[in-house]
Amino acid sequence: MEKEMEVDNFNPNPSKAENGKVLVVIMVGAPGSGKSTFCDLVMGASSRRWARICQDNINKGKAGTKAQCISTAVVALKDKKSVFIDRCNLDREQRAEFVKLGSSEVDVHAVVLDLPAKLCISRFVKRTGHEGNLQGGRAAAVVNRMLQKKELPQLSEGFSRITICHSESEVEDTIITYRRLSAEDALPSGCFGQKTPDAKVQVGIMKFLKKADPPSLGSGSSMTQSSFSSKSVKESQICSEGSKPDAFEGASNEEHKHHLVLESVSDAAALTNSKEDSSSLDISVTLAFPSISTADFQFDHDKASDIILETVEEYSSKLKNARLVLVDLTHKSKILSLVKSKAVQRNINPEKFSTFVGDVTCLYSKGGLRCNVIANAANWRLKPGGGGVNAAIFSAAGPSLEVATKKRANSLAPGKAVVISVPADSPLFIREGVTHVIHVVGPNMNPQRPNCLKNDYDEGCKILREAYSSLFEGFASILKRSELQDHRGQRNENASEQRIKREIVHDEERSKKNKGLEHEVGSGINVLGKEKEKEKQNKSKSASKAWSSWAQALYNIAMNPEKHKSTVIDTATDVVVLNDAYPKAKRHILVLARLNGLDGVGDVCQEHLQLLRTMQQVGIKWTERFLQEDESLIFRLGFHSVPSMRQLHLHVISQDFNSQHLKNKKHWNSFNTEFFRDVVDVIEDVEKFGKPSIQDEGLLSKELRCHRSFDLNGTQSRLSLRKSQIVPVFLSRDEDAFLEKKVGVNKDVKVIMGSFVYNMRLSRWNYDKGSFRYTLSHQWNKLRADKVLKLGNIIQVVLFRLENRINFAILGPKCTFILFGIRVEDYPWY
DNA sequence: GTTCTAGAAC
DNA sequence: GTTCTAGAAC
Repeated sequence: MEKEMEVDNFNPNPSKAENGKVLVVIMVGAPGSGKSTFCDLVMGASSRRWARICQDNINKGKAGTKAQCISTAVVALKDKKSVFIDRCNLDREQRAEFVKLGSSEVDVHAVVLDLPAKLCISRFVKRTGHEGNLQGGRAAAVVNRMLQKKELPQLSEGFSRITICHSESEVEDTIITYRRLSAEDALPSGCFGQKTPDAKVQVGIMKFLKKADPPSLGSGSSMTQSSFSSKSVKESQICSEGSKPDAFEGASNEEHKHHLVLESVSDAAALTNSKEDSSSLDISVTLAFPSISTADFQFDHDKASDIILETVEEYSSKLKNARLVLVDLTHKSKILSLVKSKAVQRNINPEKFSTFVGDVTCLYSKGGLRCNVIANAANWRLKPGGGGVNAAIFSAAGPSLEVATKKRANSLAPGKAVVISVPADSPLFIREGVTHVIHVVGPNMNPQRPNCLKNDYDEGCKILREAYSSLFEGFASILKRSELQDHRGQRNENASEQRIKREIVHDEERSKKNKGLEHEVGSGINVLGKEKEKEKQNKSKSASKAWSSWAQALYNIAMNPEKHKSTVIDTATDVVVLNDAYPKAKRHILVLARLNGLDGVGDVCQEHLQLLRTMQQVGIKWTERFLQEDESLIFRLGFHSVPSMRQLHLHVISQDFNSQHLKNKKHWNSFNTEFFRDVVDVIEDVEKFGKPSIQDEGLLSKELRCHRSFDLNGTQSRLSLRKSQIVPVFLSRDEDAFLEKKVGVNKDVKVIMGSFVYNMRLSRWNYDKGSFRYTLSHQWNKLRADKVLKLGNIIQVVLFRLENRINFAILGPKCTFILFGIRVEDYPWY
């Protein structure tokens, strides 16, 4: 169907083309962004002679090389044809050789299809007959991975014109632009990429962004028409600047990503504001916030709207380069219209404050509004769920926000706010460009919810005012620290974690359960300070022997093994071995260090290296013994980051986790998150850095996650599958009901993992506190998944959610396939 | 009503 | 470390 090179000769008089310049149009976009469609649509109605050069099929219909693309392009250009370079071209290096095709007769353009990743993924997956033939999860992985490499083209690379499309309507506009380009026409040079005014962009926000000419659009239906008129094309494309500053040249991908985020805001400011802003920082930052307390907490709207405007007025003078946007979901929003009309009455500067209708979790991807910071109407526990904005934000942000939040605070009182740096892996950051979430808790007037003020509006108004003040103070603190610039260089996980720790907390409330380890309040405690404090605390803990009596049991055994002959199974000079009193798996023993004063892995340093190696060797010796009895077992050897019991002890535990003593989330997570530090890693850390890295207890309350699942990249977790391996799977009640009904227990199923199918037996063997654990015992034969899928016996595909992962169950007359392990946020249709 | 979590006691 | 319980969340 697709030819090596597609040429359309719509122009009956090709000689005309020789008068104008030919073009090399380099398409830039992820798989599924619509590059080929773009080319087809332009070529299908253009009077110019075009060639589409597509690496996917350049080699006699098969994927070819970059060199083949270039030589084909050279031939086409000699023939005075303009060419589309239809490949991803996401980074500068990929584009460089095609840019070189430019000359005095050949202009080089870039067309960037910068559409939401979700859209690309879903198109990519739905595309039939694509060479890669990728499964959903793999497609998501591929697209996401490629997008991470994205570097926006710059004029300095050698382009005479760059057009960036952020939405489908912008793509349509650009198609029209290129369609209308006859052989003798030329398009203006420059970088074009400001948001197109389409129906999704509201008039209010266009004014807010100081866009001179807000489109007079009706409801959605008129959008297509207006955006298809050539007039709107020209008007909508606003040249941002002739050339980009070179500050980002050679910068990392992360920097580029961030550059993108900032760009549109500063461009928007530059549009009409250049005089005022030229002297100040040209970074404008936007905070989007929902109305606090007026939804579920039933706070009076009239009173709330006054408070919003009062605090906005108060802070807008303090927030120099920043904008505030009140967001609500619908045009019908009472609070939004109240605030809107009162803002006009109060003559509030619309450049500083505006209202916006949209979902606060996808302001950029769906509403075209770039917001660096969003506020969350949180609950006092700072937990996901509960519905409304809170549920939406946590869900959109993915689990990492919850972890990051947990690290900062366990609870928040009404009227207070806490600033959280959005982790770099969160879709909120990647997709929406949101760098911070500020949780804020407002007063509650709803008797169905905790801390109800029972209509006490004196107190209520006070707290609501305080809540907005805390929110704006938090926002101000972000601005003050130039945090946004910080992000450019530091967007890796460690840095973001460190930043989280550095950030200001506004009267954050710490739970007391942290054993006094983390009682710092207020702001400005840096990482070092905190670590030192922690160290000190740990030391004082050991020095003052602050361990409870029950926590001393292992210490007592280590000091006097001869007194505990019934429990000790092995003794050496440096170590003692015993069965764990509450084994969490078929085999679970402890290798105890006998050295006095070495309480936990946090106390380990270089001088203990030999001891660690001894502990490891003894552990391995025991696993070998266990394996002789049961070769299906798999072991991990490691330490709990924060042990409950005194005296360094190495867990040697089989990975079946088949035990009546494994009863709760903490148990599971203590062995199946980073909280569990493998002894090999601990030794390596000590060798390299002098001490091991320790993880936070916050990991223990993370959601349950199957330790056998595959990660996004399709790579298997660290342990390989072995014969008859047991795979625990955690299911909610609904999912359990689903499996019970659709599959049944003690049934043989085929489970797809990565690209392989495993025959497994599904059996339910334990239940506790809402979690059902199934085992999938692996039967040691695997088939290529694509082959099995071609058998044609699939009659139904069911999606179900398992913890934070999306799973397929493909139900056929003779078999059931279950594919698990696609992260919710990466799954385009869920 | 059921489920989940934090906190206290041991 | 475990067990128990109250109270909040759902």
